[in-house]
Amino acid sequence: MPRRTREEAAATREQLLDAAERVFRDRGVARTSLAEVATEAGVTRGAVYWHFRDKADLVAGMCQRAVSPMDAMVERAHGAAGSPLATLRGLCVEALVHLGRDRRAHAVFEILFHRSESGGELARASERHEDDCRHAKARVESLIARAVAAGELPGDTDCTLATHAVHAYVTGIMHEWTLDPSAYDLAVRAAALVDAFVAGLAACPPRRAAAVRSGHARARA
Amino acid sequence: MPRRTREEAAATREQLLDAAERVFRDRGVARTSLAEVATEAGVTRGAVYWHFRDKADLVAGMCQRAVSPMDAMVERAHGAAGSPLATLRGLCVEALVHLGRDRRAHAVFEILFHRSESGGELARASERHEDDCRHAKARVESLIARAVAAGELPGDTDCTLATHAVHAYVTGIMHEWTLDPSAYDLAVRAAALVDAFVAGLAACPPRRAAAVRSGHARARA
DNA sequence: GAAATTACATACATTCATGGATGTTTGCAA
DNA sequence: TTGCAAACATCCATGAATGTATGTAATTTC
Repeated sequence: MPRRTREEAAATREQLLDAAERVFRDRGVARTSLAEVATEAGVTRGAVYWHFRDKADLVAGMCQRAVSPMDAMVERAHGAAGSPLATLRGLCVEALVHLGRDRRAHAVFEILFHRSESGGELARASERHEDDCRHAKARVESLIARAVAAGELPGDTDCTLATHAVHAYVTGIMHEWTLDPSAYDLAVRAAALVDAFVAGLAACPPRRAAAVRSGHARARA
Repeated sequence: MPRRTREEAAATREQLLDAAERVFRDRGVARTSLAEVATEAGVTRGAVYWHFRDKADLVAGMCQRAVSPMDAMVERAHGAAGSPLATLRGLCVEALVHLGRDRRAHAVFEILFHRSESGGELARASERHEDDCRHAKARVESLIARAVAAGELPGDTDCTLATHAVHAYVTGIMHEWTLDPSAYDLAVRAAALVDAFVAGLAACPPRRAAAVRSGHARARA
């Protein structure tokens, strides 16, 4: 079948991304050839190499299509007014609920966490993903700083480390839940999971190292 | 060089595992051939195939050598007397400190998280690893249940979900820290990170699904 | 309505990892 | 001392994946 119309070409591109999600999730990125992706999509390798430069480009396209909704969440949270801590809580819950409900997000995050390796040929895709993560973390740190300024968190909260903690927790939940989605219903339990952590943040957050003007005894042994 | 003595053979086995750690971390598991591992270790592929059945067996050996100290921590914590919650806290901190200090643990966890994909040829290794994880989670759930029994956590705490939360948090910290170890000193900050979460667990843990009719008042401890 | 280009399919050359077979010393036991 | 097997090294055949080059029909564009 040579030369379809523009819309048909866009459709085959989507089919290729859909096929990539299925095959990569089932067999892993490195272990599956582009020929398998093509046959799964009902086309030949020619179509793959027409739409994507190589496997890394295909993976990048797959990621972008799945991650963009989450990026939008982060941006909305960053622009939101009201309690920063409540906004942060809502953002975390929203992201986890989305992962628990959206089939595409589920597949792609499973691939990113468990069925692919960064570096090597996927360097471009993984670096782009890490850039997105850094951007999201900067937004989260801004939220936490605003929470400190609003008195929702202690004044000597270490905002950077708290950001790492939040990100690690949400990422860890995604990482582990995609490993066994049958363990619990993520969309239902997301709020409870996030609330436990936010309560801990508010009650006992990591503090900035007060090494400067402390007359206190050092915590060393 | 044929036929070394027993101890020399054991030494080359260790050299192979060391080389695997370096090469897999630098280039990823799937993208590196066993020939690269061999030359990195100063031997040929013959030695690799003598000591290990295939790449999956090599990875499994590498994992076992690095994970066994953490397994020992879990077992010690499981057998410990005293406050269950304090024991859990100590276990999490100890594991993170170990990751932050031990070079081998650092390399292998970086490989497991970011430089390998489960399934496929590494099915045996990854299944074994997941078995270990399940075992560790069972130990943690036992600790949390004891904390509930001791009154350190609310009576209607959902122990299973709390276990998932603890595991997700610790795993998430490992996952993210290995991505950028220069972000902070894990061994120094581990206690603060864990304390924030344990405080949240104690203050606002996930509760067992109250399975009540809607419109009813919230349950409490 | 021709020309130019798109959207693929097909064929091909090259590279490269794998695993098994085989060779070759040497440590160790009888 | 012989004999066997351990501990590798070397060689080879196979297959598979990649990227490119080319073919081709339909579709825009002018």
